[in-house]
Amino acid sequence: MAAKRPRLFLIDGYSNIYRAFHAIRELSNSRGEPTNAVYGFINMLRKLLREEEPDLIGVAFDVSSDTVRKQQYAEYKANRKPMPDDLRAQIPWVRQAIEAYRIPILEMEHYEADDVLGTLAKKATAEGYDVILVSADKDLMQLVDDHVFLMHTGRDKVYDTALVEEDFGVPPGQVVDVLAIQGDISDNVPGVQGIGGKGAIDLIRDFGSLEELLERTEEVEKKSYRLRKRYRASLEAHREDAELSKQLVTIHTDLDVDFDPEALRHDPPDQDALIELFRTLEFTSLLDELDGGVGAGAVAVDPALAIESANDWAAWTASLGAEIYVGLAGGAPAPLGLVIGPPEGEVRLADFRYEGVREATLASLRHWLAEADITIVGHDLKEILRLAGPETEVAARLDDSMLFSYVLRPALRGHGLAEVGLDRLQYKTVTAKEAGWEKGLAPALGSEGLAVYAAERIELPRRFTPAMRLELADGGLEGVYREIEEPLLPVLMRMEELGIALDSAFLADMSIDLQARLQTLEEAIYKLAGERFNINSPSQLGEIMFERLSYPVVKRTRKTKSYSTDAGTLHQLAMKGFPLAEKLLDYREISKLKSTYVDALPALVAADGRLHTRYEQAVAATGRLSSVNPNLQNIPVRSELGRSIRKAFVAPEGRVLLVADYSQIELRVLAHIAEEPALIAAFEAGEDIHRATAAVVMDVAPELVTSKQRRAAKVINFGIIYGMSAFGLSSNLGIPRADAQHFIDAYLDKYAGVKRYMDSTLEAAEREGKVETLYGRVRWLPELKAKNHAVRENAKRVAINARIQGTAADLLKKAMVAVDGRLRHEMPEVHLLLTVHDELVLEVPADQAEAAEELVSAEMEGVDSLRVPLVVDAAVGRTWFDARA
DNA sequence: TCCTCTGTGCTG
DNA sequence: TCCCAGCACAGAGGAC
Repeated sequence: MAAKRPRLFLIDGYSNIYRAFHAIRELSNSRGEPTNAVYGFINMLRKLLREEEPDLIGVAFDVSSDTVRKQQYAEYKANRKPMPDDLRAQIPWVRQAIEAYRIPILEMEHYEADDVLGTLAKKATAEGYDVILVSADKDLMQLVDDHVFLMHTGRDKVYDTALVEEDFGVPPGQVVDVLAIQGDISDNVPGVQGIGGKGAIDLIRDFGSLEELLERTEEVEKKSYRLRKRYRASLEAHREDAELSKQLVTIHTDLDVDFDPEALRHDPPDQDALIELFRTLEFTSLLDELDGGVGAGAVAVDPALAIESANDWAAWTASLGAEIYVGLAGGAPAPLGLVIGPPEGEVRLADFRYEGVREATLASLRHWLAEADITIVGHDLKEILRLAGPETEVAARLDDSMLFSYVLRPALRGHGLAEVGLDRLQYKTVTAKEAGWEKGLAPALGSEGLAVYAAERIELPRRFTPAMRLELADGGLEGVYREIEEPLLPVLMRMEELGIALDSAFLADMSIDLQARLQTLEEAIYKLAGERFNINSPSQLGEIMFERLSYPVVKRTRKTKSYSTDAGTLHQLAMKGFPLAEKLLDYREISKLKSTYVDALPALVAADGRLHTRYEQAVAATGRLSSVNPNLQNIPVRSELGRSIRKAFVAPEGRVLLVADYSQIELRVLAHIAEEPALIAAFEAGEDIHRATAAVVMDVAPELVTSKQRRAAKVINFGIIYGMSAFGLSSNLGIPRADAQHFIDAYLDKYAGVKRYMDSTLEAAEREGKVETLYGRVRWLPELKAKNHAVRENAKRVAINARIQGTAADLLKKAMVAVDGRLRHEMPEVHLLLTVHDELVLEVPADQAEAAEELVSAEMEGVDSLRVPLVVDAAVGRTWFDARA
């Protein structure tokens, strides 16, 4: 075999910058400056340096738009849209980054980067190098040969001649001929009008080259192309365009550029320059790595060892210290094993498929969890606790890197191991499929894929947990984690495991009833429409109403501008006397209830006859919990029919459900934070808060407030919490905008504390780039500095809302911990089942209902002492429907 | 057959 | 220019 040739990597600068800009949706530093393109570019560079270890490397840029091609053909690239401002602003940073990495920049007056790349590639291969072009531009495929390759950064693909032919349709030598015919709209390369990419490939495959094709156009008609007549005519009419196009798309390989290996050598990065740049850009994860500390370089994953006997297991666990990293190998329904390791060194997989390993492992796990001086570290520890079982006593410290990430950056897209690995280490985890999980089948014992998957569960938390602990301390977020999220972990696990009993027979009866009603409505709708169609399809429905029946168009949908058919629209049409709209409203309501609840819920009942939702503790950016599979936080309550679904949520024989909810928690939080005397007084007096608001704002005696006025005040009260504008208020109340503005002005005039709260919250948010809840939970808001007005205004509303909603969420979480703690000691037969943002649902032995109600109310109301009393309404019933105050 | 996007609607 | 925070459904259309 021939000696391995040294490798030169030539990076197409702008191609990669554009790709990064479009691939990464939004990213900005706290000053609101966009940083997505430079982030993507830097990661591309890092990955390349790390994985490929190039011998030589350079980045090529176009110098100016006054190129040789432009001189040849003035229209060249005349169609190009100017670079977006958000991208242009990042170019200097990209150059700084390249310089800091000490990678040479290649530029040549009047020629494009492609030509510089082409010339250097040719010269370097002649000197014995292999050349890898790094670009997302398929035009560069023409340069590929035995020693020149094209690396498509986004697709993780390296093209050789065979792959070019496979993907593009012709070998590299004929790429320019195809491009010449095809043309390029964005570069204004004319090509041959009337022939597209597919036709161009067919023609070149048959004729070999553009010249040959133009020579023998008459033969085109004899071949079996679908459009052979048109092709011949097009070719003859656009002969000159084709020839010009070929010149334009052909990359020059004969520039006066020297290939100087010395000049293309890269030195070790300039650490100081990188630190400064990353600080400016606020790439904290990259900064962490520079210290040479955690996460420096690639994440090397040691193959995990399977445990083959319980004896071996005992010896291994005995060697572990006070800090134990754990991870789950595979998830539901039955995990395949547990991965365990110390903070450094050997990681092992306890593979439950071996005899006795599961029992031995769980015994150790329960033992560790019971020890107060042990710290269990891992990602998504709720799943580890679940494995240990609902009876497990948790005394150990729980350092959950998923929750660390959530507390530090709550608005991140997701906090799973894959997302956090990518966010903090730019590490891409293996997929379950890559690890060997196929169609529910577990990977083979001791397989390589399984080893990598298992090791990642610990190796990644090992890399990012220490940095997160520091960040938590620096950011003053330890309290939120230690006092709220950590103690909540086992509480949530037990709630999920216990579930709530569902009366499936009740729902089955209801389903039959609803089905009959739907059938009747369907027939009526078809009759009114004059034809049968899919009522559930908004597009078909829109066509029927607004085209066939010519109903007036009320509004259009946001994204696709199609006819809107939502409930608001249907209501308006119904009021104007269109009978179909009325029927559709009924149909929609019943159809929604049936598909989402009545039919869906029984299918999710477990073998124990109960519904087990999962509470997501790291999803909602405000600090709230969310509920999935099924979502038990959106069970209908507002409509009569919908509310009856709650009759299916029951307590078993001899037990009852206890429902306790905070009264007006968010307005009380507002009153407290804003220190608003008028609101505080109303709450202290136990008044109806919306009525009181109406009286104050509209200047009437409380007892004279009409129901209409009260309703308006209620909308304003909620609007304040949401940071609502006069526009939103007017559309919500159906009143003119000036009147809405008048209401808001009057409100803020009478409630001056609320006005001060809004102003000071925004002022601090803009200054610090974040808002905080009463208990220190943060929400970062870089969008407050966005150039786009709508984005900025939205961020302001988020800022106002996050403090209130977030504080309310903190209160409920604290209350859950307190309630659960007391119940476990004092009333062990009473259990928390559900939580719905301001409400707790518990299951209680019937004879303990009164005592439980007292305990729960007391703990909830006493969770903190605010400037207003916290009031809890509690009630007991056999079903969730019955348990209302 | 699967996946993603869109419109819609349920909750606090 | 339609107000905060979520989740899930059905349809539609494209990728495989």
